[in-house]
Amino acid sequence: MDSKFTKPYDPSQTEGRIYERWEESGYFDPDNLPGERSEPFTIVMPPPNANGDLHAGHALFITLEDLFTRFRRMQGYKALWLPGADHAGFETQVVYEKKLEKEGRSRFGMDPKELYDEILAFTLENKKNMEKQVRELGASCDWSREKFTLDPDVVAEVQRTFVKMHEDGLVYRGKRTVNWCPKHQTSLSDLETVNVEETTPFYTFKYGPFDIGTVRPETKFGDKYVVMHPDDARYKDWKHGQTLDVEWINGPITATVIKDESVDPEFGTGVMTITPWHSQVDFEIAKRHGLDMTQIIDWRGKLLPIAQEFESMKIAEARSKIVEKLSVKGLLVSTDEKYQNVVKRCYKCNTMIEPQVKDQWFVSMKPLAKMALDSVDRGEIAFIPENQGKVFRYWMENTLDWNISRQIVWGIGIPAWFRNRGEADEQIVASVERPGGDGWEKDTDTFDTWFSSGQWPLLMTGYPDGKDYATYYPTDVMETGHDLIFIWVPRMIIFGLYLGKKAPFHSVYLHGLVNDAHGKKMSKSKGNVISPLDLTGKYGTDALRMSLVVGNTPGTDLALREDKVKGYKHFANKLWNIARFVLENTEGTEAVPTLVDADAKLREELDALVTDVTKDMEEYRVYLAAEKIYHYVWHRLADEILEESKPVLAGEDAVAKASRQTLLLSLLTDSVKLLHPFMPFVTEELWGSIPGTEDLLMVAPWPR
RNA sequence: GCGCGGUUAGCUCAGUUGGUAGAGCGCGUCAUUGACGUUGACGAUGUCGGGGGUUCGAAUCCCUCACCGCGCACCA
Repeated sequence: MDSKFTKPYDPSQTEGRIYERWEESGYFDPDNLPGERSEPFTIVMPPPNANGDLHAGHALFITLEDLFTRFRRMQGYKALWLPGADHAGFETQVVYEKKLEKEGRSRFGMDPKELYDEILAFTLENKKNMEKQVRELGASCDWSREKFTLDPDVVAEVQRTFVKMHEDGLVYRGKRTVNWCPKHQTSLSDLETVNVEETTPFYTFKYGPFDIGTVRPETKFGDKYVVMHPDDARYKDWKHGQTLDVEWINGPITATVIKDESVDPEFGTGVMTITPWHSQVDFEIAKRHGLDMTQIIDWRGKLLPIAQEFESMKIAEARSKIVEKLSVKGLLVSTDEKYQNVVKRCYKCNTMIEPQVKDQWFVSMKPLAKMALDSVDRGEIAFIPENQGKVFRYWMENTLDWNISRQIVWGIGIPAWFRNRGEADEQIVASVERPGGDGWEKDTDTFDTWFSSGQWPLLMTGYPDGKDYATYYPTDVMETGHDLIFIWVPRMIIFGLYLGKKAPFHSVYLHGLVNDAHGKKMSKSKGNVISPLDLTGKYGTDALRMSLVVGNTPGTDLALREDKVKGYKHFANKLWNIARFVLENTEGTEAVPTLVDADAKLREELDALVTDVTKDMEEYRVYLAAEKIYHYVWHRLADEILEESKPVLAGEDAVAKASRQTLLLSLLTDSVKLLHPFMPFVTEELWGSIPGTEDLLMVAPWPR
């Protein structure tokens, strides 16, 4: 009998040691796994951002992916879980800018190379921290195949993809409205902005014979087009293209009448003026009619010289002054103070987004989205839960072209070159190498981080000619948060189909958010953030893992309660004591070849559970599988079978006793196996004490 | 505005193809020096959000309403 059983189970004395044994065994690498294995099982880890500590959401995905992997490894697959780390472009740059701010520094004015190197050092330091924490959670991923999104081979491949897409006409340079964050000095995708409903005064001004409404008087300096619906009877006497002189903010101007169907006659007076440079809708109208576009607000959010006396003023300051001036001129008709308006803000700093027209690189999404939809229609990708497929579909059917340029240094450089930039004879070349001839200037923009992470399943498996690519691509399951269903998942599918000619995974498992004990979203400002590492320190990693899995259906948010974690710590100890009892009572005994009838029945009962649970695992109902095993072990094996075994073990009937001893040892062995994917540490520790076991539990065959 | 969820025991949630309602925690009573007090046994609490329909039978399928949550959105 092992002396370790004298104390309650102590995770802190076990986990580090066990993880080292796993790592030293080499079994995280499928090439080293024992036995004949032909069928691969592959998961690509969503690369955590290398810019801070792991949070509860990371703990959830690591638990799920680890248990999928461990299950398949025990089933005899060439199980491979590929870890990575994401430089997380804008996200990390924002984190780093905050750090600079605290030190009284700013990225503006810094040498780009110097800034890049500083962020790189910061990220690499965090990457080490992140990897350590992933290990602490028991992740059986193959560290020898780890990749970072800024590894040279990754960067090179991502850049090649851009050039290829440009050659195929799927990437274009376009002058378009972008979401500009005046604080961060970069454009953002729609997904990097938040729409906030606000109460903003709605002004109605006299514009010649018309009344026009606006919430943004500060953009109105350049408005020289007045637009109405072509069928609006009230304005039928005004002809498209007709001009008129109107008195405006800084004096008289000549306005032109434009008829456009996008104007809603029901809204306000049915007439509006447009500011194409600072509004997406207005831009579209201007483009349709070939109208002039003038920039009114600069990149810092201040008014340009066109505003005359208001030049250099910040928007917030200028707005009321402009209204005042128009009011004095008798041009203010009315003010609705209670107007509900949706305002776009930067998702990181909450600064009001200023639409600006800018030359950027765009991906043509229509043909790519169609490819993705067709693949899903052919049944090549299953969504778990199924309803997430609807969300995916909605998104793919309504996708807009994707702006992939970011004006930040922290990222993969866009391989494009300009000659005579900004001139009439501007030349642009997409190429990794500098084009021949003089005067080429490199694009200083970097890719949106999703441009590289979208290619992650390909890059991780060594696309296009790495040694693993043929074996491990396409992968089996992509497990990630349901909040990424339209941010990341579609991009991986698109790149997978476009470059790899196959959908990058067969299934998408989408977990919900991990919320606090009352189901409220965790946030630093609310102070309800639960750190997974605090919990594992207190109750053990196995306990945290169980509490994240049991009853946690995919797609549904989870309330993480400390008492639940505590409950599974008790369970780990229960298992510990079950093992202790069984091992004490079977020490030195030989297994008998046949069980007495009563024992055979108990053995069959567990066999039935194995069948049931295996099916659940294969169909990703791990939340049910975990609960069933838990129930069996505690309330059937311990409460009933062990209790009724006591008289048998103490009794005179040697045949019954030997049969029961054989039974108990086999029930324990299989219970420990079944629990291993969920509670890898305590089960591996027990495995070493069960007689007749060889090698590590992590490679023991799954019971049948 | 559009979309997606949810509504089941005091709390947090399961309930896979329709077959007499479940778990954990909490609560109550009792037991136990036991493999384990990080224990065990027993127990109480539910018109499964409202209404309608399909069915021999509905928490489960269909329709509808209400409320809560989340996401998306270029109405000036």
